[in-house]
Amino acid sequence: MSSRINLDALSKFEWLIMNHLWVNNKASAREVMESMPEEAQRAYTTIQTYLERLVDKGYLAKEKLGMVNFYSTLVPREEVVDGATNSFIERVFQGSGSSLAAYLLKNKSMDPADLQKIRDILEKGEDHD
Amino acid sequence: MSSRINLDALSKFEWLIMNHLWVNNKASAREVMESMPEEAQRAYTTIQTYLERLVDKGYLAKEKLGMVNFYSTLVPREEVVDGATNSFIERVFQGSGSSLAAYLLKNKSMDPADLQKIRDILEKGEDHD
DNA sequence: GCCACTCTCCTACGTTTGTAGTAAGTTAAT
DNA sequence: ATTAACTTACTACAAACGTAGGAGAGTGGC
Repeated sequence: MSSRINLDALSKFEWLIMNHLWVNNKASAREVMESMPEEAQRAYTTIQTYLERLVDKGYLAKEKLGMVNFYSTLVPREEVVDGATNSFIERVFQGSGSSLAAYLLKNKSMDPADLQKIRDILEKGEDHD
Repeated sequence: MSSRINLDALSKFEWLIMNHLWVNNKASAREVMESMPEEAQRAYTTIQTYLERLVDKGYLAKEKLGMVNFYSTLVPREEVVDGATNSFIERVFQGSGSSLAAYLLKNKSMDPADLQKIRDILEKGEDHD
């Protein structure tokens, strides 16, 4: 547990940005902007604003190289995913992770490979990549 | 698909309220208020505000009996859970429901009964309670 | 030297969310 | 009738979120 600032919830757009940064660590606003999918195209300064807010929230570090700011993640993705998942389970599935798991298996169709992966996890109790 | 208004996302508190209404359909503001868990105690008028907003958003119907308003759900829980889950999977697990399922099985400990239920779903492909 | 770019920093503004106060009407009890 | 308790309808206000414009500084040509 790393008791950062708050690690509350990220908004949809913030997730888009963070997801990019977790993969391509250290990116400029322009790079982030260009990585955004079609439906998420926004003004350059809008991206800047999101980035700044993520810095304020403690999710990103900002480093100026020359005249340009580069951003990189400060919080590991796993940690944020975990927090978000717990919070989601709490509100939507009354705190029962197994309900969510059951729900997914029943309602979200998965291809055989995925199903096999899941069976493996169940059998080996804990491991695989 | 019932193309209601928007069925976007509910906030944490809105979920608490809706969860109560989905179980105890038709409840007054006071009843909803009293059903809130310790940490979610709020002023009576705060509950009223949430309820009104949920009516505006199309999630609840309001019916006045005598002097008191009673609220009841307009959207089935499954539908909202589904929307919220899809949206969550989209942002956090890049659209892969199976990733989320795998994540849950690996990281959220479940008791044997839950695990068995999940195995059953996997085996029978679709059924159980 | 000046122009066109491109950045950063700062400001702004509408909407949604969280939270609640207040005025005015209803009712039960005295 | 008066009042205490409760309700609704309306208003409010701060923080967060979504979105972006403008001013001013650095730089690469020409």
